[in-house]
Amino acid sequence: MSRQHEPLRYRRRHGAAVTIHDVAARAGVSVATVSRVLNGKELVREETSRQVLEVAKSLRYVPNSAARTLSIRRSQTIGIVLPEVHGEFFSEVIRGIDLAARAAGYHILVSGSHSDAREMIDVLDAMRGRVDGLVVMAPDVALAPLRDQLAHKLPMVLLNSDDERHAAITIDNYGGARAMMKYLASLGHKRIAFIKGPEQNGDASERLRGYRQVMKAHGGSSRELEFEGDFTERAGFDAVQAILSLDPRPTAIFAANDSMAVGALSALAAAGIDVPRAMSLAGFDDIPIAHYVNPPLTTIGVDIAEVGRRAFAVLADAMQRGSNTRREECIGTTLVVRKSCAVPTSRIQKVRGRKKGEGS
Amino acid sequence: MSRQHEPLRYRRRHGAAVTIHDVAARAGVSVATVSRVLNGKELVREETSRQVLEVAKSLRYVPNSAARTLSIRRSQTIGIVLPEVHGEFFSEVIRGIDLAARAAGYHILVSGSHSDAREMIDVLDAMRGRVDGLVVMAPDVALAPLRDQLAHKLPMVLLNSDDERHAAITIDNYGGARAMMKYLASLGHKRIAFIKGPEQNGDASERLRGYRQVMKAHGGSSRELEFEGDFTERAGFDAVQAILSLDPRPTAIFAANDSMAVGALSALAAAGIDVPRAMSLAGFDDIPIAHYVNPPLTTIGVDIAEVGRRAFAVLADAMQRGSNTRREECIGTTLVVRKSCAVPTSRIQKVRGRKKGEGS
DNA sequence: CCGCAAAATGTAAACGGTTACATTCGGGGT
DNA sequence: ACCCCGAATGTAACCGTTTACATTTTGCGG
Repeated sequence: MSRQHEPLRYRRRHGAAVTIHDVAARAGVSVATVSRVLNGKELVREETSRQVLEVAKSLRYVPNSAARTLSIRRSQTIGIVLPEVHGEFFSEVIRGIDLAARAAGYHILVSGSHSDAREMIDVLDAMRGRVDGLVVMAPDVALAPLRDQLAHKLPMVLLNSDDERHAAITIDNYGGARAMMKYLASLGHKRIAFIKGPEQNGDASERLRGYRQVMKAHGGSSRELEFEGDFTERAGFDAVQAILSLDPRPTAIFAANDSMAVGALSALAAAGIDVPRAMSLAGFDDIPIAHYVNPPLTTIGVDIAEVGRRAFAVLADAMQRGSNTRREECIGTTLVVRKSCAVPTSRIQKVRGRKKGEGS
Repeated sequence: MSRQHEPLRYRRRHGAAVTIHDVAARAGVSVATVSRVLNGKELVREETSRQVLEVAKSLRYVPNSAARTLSIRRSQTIGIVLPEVHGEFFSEVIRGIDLAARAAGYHILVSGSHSDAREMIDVLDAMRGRVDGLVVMAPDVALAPLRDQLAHKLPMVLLNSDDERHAAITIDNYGGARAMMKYLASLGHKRIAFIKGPEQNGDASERLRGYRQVMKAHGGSSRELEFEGDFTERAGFDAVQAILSLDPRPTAIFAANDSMAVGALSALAAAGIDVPRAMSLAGFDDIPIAHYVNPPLTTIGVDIAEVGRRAFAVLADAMQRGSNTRREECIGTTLVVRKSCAVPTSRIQKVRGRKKGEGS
């Protein structure tokens, strides 16, 4: 038996942090009382409470959260897992969640840069016991393996992915794309080229769907106006080359995201084509740069911080109920009109002509 | 005595996660052995080890990190505290730290948006017991109270702030500013206006120091070329109004950061002044937008992710030694030449004149 | 002054790991 | 057969809280 080493309990080692026992001893009460005072829920005599609080403050006592977590099986922390932690989008999402989470007394444990599913699962597992819930944004390919491998049944909300078993927050890509298309149509555009996003990307396919829906509604549903793209500037640049060689040249280009629109803009400038006079151009996302390019880009804005906020709200609800229910929330978009779209030239002439005729 | 409620130990409640005890029981060994196998440091018979591993895997056992943290008094997590989690800069820093941290098996606990010192201290306290070390970027005003209030002696590294008691990672603002000034001087500029940053901001004052140093070296050290600013676009815009009213008009403007340079650019464009022909313009930071404005901005680039990486490296060292020593690391900068600076017109004439003279 | 319920406080068993020390096991050496 | 030794494994204390239940105090009616 190991009874020969003297009990270390209550003996403060040098440099060690002050514990609830220290406070209890100094205040002349039991640890239970201290705990009760600090958590404030139970009945404690006014005077005892005051005294304990005083001692705690003078000792600069801060409860050890690992112990607390272990004991109550709640960490007051949520995990955020993203494929990347890079760029405006993710930073905004994190900010949105952070704000909401801190207001509710939660901390956030962030992990980014996960290329494959395996890595992602490792991170998720490593979060076990550290977090009470998860906000996950999985690259689409990683989602399927995730479902099965997940060891824990933690409350979880998905961003921009869909799933039958969890809550999801998505962006209204379809509605946004339609809104932009309707705007372009209202200006008088009929031949509108579309630069697509990556094949398997969910956002991309919804935006494409919106484009097609409006094109079809206006009678011009051919696929020859759709061009490949992968959300990079380069892709936008390249797509323009192909678009310009079309014979009845389109009067407008709608890129599935702003980065490609920016790339397209350079290509257009290089080809000496005036935007918006000779060609209208639209993007999607309203990244900060959209504001600065010349001309400023007309695009679809998404309140990204709101995505984060809502994600937390839904997660908070799931954590409270301790269950994961399928549920989808869709964040709306706004049409941001700047200077890159105008009435097509052919139309201007027509309109002028008619007016002249009417006037004379 | 509370001996009448039957011992719950080892009884699995529905839905509860599998613990080390479950693994031990199933593998027919003690918890100590399981722990040894999993942590791999001590001697365990090959066969026992294999068997434990097998059971652990089949049970999908994942150790509870709160328990582990409590026991070994290390969380394998570092805290990151920033004044904001907004924008390219912070997201890059986080990314840099995250990458380095994960490679070393650490998690990151992030907290942003702390306007005042009080709030910051609360967060820092709340991290007690959750993290093994801290990377802190404090708004300058908050730094002093921080020093005294800090209850814990956690290893900590400061970003862009200085302190006698902790390690700090700073950006070579002075060197960067000098490099830009020398570049402008080499183009032939003598009257160079400077748009300053916020008074108490450390980065800002170092940049100003670099500006002054070069101005003095070239003989023109008057303060009439320095203008107030606060790092916002608005400030850059406003400063230009004042600059343009100067009588011998400056031939170049050096803004203490890119945002102000961008603001200045709009003002210049509005005033019909051609950049760079009639006025050269330079910034500092190389934010992504710098690349997109027209003309693209010549600026000083900072490898921000590197700041994060180095911060982690220094912190890792401090955590290993368990001590906080003053130590400063400076991250270098690069001159990024784009299109917003050119030889001043007066000089072009002179040069042409001389060349003509020589030629004839 | 007693008895008793309610209120306040104390005791110690969890929470799920790690690890110092104890114990057992399995050969060699004599 | 016995002793000794190192390797492998087991036992239980400990990390710092929370909290069920036990115990003590308090206030009050009789």
